Amino acid sequence: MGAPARRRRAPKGEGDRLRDEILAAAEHLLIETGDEAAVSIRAIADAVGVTPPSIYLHFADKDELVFAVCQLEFAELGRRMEEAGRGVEDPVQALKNLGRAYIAFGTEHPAQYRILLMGKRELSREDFESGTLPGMEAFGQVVASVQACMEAGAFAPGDPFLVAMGLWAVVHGVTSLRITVPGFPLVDAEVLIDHVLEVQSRGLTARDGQNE
Amino acid sequence: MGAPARRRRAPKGEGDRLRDEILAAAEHLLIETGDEAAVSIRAIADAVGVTPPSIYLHFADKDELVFAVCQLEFAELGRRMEEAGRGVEDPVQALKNLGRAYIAFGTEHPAQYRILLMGKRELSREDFESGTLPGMEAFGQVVASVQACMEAGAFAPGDPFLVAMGLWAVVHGVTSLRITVPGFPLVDAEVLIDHVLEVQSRGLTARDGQNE
DNA sequence: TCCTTAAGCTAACGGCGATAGGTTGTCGTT
DNA sequence: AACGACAACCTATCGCCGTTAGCTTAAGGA
Repeated sequence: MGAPARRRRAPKGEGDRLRDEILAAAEHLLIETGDEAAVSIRAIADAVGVTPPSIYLHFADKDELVFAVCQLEFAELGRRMEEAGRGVEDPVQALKNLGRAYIAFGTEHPAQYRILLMGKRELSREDFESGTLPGMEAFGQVVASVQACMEAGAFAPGDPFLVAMGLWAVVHGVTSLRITVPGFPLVDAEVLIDHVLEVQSRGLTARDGQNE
Repeated sequence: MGAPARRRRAPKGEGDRLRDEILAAAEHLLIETGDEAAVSIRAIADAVGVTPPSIYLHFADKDELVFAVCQLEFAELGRRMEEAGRGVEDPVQALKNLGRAYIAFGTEHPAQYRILLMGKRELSREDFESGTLPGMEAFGQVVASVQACMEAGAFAPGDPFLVAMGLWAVVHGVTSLRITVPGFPLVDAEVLIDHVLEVQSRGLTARDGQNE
């Protein structure tokens, strides 16, 4: 692998073509190696067949590039969750399916999950609220699903937003521990996931009090 | 700040004295800046008044150093949790207190929590089981506390280890989201924590079935 | 006094993200 | 067909990083 494989310069109006090639190369590198550290500006440039400074024609810095890559992949999270909940008539079961889909997706994309949801990138409050984070579109699904559970009388009445936030924390906890701690959990993952979701649904079930 | 402030060479038998100074300097840097990236070998060496290679007389590499720093601080987690649960006669309340203490500690030491529990450092399964991780001593407390809840009839019978694992995921989820997402949760943190712990305890309460 | 050896240093390597400023190919204009 | 402008990309370099090989110096016993 000595040949530099120089890339042909893009025609005049289509400088942005390089942008897509960069994103593709970075994504490939990230998935291949599973390590953000291996995705260096130099390695990306090399893969594309271009010199490092050219990257900066399209991205302000490395963080922006990596973030863009993860955003692209995370667009699928919303779809996966939507699919998981669609057509399930029992609202509680539908909600559980959302959680299962979330955990599965995160586990299947550990490097990206790490960068987006466990990284140093300071997620601004705006990102969080305005749905710049693709994951936050999915959060809306959870809120709606919780509300459906409450309206069906399956869950005790309460603030769906608060409940959804709690659920997010739970599935994120499972996902992120699975990513960080090898061999977590020491029991079968599916068993833990079933258990956790079951505890959540029992804890939220309409009974005596309400979910304040 | 021009003076290099050279450190005096340690007497013959006490070369390990430098080790402690390095750990102290690294800890100070980490807390001061809150950023692992700012804790460079060079910065540490500079703070101690020594040259970078001297660090390697006491630590194999940077990871080992940083890990050692975090371990030192995390030794307190066990104490804090122990203290939080001690003398509380209601076992469920005691368990909740453990969770609260965990979240509080993690939130107060974000940089360290990030490195130990959200970092790339591949926690070996041995670390996890043998309690090399100081946090795992704390995990034992949780298992015992869960068992107490079951024996008191407050929780449905089941596998305390599984239940404790689920609880860990929950408190870790809250902690790590608080660290990663600024302004999380969009509701008051205490409200969310109360909610989450309440849902857990309700979901685990002895009622019809058991916690399989 | 001298000699061993622990304790720490100097110099350097390769890799990183990023920037300043030059080159070259493409395209509309004449 | 020749030209000039500008987009697209490159060369050279800076300052940082972790890490290593090999040298120096001071401490302490003989």
